[in-house]
Amino acid sequence: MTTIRDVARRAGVAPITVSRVINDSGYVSEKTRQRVEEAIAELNYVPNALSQGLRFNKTNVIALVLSDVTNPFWTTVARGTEDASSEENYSVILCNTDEDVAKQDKYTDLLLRRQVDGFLLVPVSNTIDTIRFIQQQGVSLVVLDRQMPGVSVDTVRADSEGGAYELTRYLTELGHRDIAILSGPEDVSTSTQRVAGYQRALQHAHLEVDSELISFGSFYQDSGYERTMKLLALSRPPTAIFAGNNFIAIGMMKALYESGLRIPEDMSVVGFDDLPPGLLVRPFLTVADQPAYEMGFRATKLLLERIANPGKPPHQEIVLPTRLVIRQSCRAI
Amino acid sequence: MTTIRDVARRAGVAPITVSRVINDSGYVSEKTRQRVEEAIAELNYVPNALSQGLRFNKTNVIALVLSDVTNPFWTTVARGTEDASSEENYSVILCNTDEDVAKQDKYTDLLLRRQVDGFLLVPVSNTIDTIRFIQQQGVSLVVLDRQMPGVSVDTVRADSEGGAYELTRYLTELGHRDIAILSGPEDVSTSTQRVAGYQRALQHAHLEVDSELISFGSFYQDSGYERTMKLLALSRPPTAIFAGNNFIAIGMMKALYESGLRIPEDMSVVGFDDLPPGLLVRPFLTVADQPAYEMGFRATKLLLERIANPGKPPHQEIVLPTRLVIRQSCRAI
DNA sequence: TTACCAAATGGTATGGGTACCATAGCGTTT
DNA sequence: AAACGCTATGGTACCCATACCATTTGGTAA
Repeated sequence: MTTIRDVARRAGVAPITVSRVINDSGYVSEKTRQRVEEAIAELNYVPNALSQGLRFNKTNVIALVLSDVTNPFWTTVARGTEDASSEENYSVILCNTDEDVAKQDKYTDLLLRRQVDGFLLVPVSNTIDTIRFIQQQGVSLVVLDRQMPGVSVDTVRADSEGGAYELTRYLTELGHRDIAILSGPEDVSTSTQRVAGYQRALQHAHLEVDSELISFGSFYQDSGYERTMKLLALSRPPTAIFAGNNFIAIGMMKALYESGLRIPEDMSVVGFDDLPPGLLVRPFLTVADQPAYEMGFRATKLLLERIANPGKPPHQEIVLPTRLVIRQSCRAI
Repeated sequence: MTTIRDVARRAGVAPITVSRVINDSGYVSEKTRQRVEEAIAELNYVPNALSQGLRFNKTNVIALVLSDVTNPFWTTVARGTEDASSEENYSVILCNTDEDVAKQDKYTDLLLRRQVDGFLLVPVSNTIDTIRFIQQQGVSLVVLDRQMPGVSVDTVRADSEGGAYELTRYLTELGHRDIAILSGPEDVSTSTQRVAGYQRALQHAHLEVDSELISFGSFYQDSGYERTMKLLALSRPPTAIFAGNNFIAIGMMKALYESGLRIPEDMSVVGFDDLPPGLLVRPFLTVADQPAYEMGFRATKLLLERIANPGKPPHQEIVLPTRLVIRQSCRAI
């Protein structure tokens, strides 16, 4: 490998002078600068960011720890993160936890060793300890998507309660009285907040909350499929179903399709999270769209700001509004 | 920050002894080991991977440079990469080039500085120089998805020619004689190879190749949409269309839908790349499915092997077969 | 008892780059 | 001519962990 010393020897100067040229700091005469730059070009010298990182105590690397990039929602968040960080010459290390505490722990340790300058974390449920540990190590941290009660931490998330309220309100105004919700895991804030918004809308419409119509489960398709089948088997099935995320919505629609029920003629449906616009020929599902790209982008900008100014103003919680996108998946009753 | 010296002081030993405990190397008495481990726990010591990397000349980080994670094909590749590398305690830095040479150059430089142990690269078209530069810096490299003539380099890709042949063959056997292909950019190997497979199938069926039915363009939806519209405006439009990738297929289907043409009654269509199974309620498009996850996984394993054994056996080219998935988007003629 | 060896531990240099301080040349001010 | 300050450059120590060599202790073989 070519080092700064090789370049220095070739240019006939001291290593520190090469360093000055590279970083454009301090005094270097035009003649020397040229000689050094020639030497750099001739030797194809590439500065070693490890030793710079060691010296400066700064790596310009941040970690993005989320459940699964395969979900287009997270993909989009990841893209926002990448764009925001590359603007400031930061690199992103991507890690998938699959909602598994062990994986999250493993990655946290690995990333701390790597001296990442900051964490963007979508915490696995009930892992406040991880957050505390990162904070205690003095590494900047922004929590994404989920609210973590019990710790003071910067957070960027979407307004699950509000979005769910709007969606449900839309259904009640169409005349629906029996509305089911297929939410996510009970220990994830986004799940409970979506149920809370749903309940508030029902109350607003003076409808009773029927616990049979509320369910929690995983955020994956199978769960949407199975729970929809159960709903259809009820003595009095709902006239509308609210899917707690995009995957649940897919499972739900599959179940309806297989049961021979048409949307919206036989069942009105709405969902949280849009599916990526590129992927459907004809999007028809009415949804509360979360600004995924913006979420990634803003969380990253906030993180980089925290890294740049480690002085501790109070932690922020940025709640981004969702957007009600009305399409053709609901009918009036 | 807590360093190995702090731990050593606390445990009353020399730093090197702590190092031995951490890495489980050399002789350490049971008593000392315990004292050191206690000190580590008490101080929440986390070893600094930067200095280890500097010392060992190894970072356990690889780079994944692709065009855009937002495309589900690449998302899946990325997931394969992440899984394969985390198995061996490697981390992945993800970069999107958007097929832009300047971005690729910028990232290459940045990643070389960061002393990544290897590159997984989906090269922007006509950028052999980038590949040469990385190789010349002595960093392991595996090219993904695309064939780069003119350099000797490890490559993992899918069999575009073969997949295109199968798809086209399927259409000719259904009786189609006027088959159009909407390929990707002319300077990307996957595009030309798909056209080549298409042509071979036509020749096999003793059909003439009509250059009016062959087009190159971007891999994005708009391009698929526009070129489909042009095809429909021909005096003698095709009876079947072959979309060169998943996004082109979406654009194509949108154009057909807006033109009031039904699939497969009025137009038979096939595509390269499947859409992620999770994202469609009812997949109906007949496709040549590329093993995206496996591609990422195997390319990563190959890269890690190269990193572990820098001895240079001849470069490999691994060509993964595509899988013809027949659904309901074509009719016999 | 001496010689020798394994076990246990530590001192110092090293990896690549830079902060800090030192030095020297040269022009300007008084 | 002395004093000062700016420009230009270099020496040394340090960031953190570890390779290498050295040293000490205790035990076993001759």
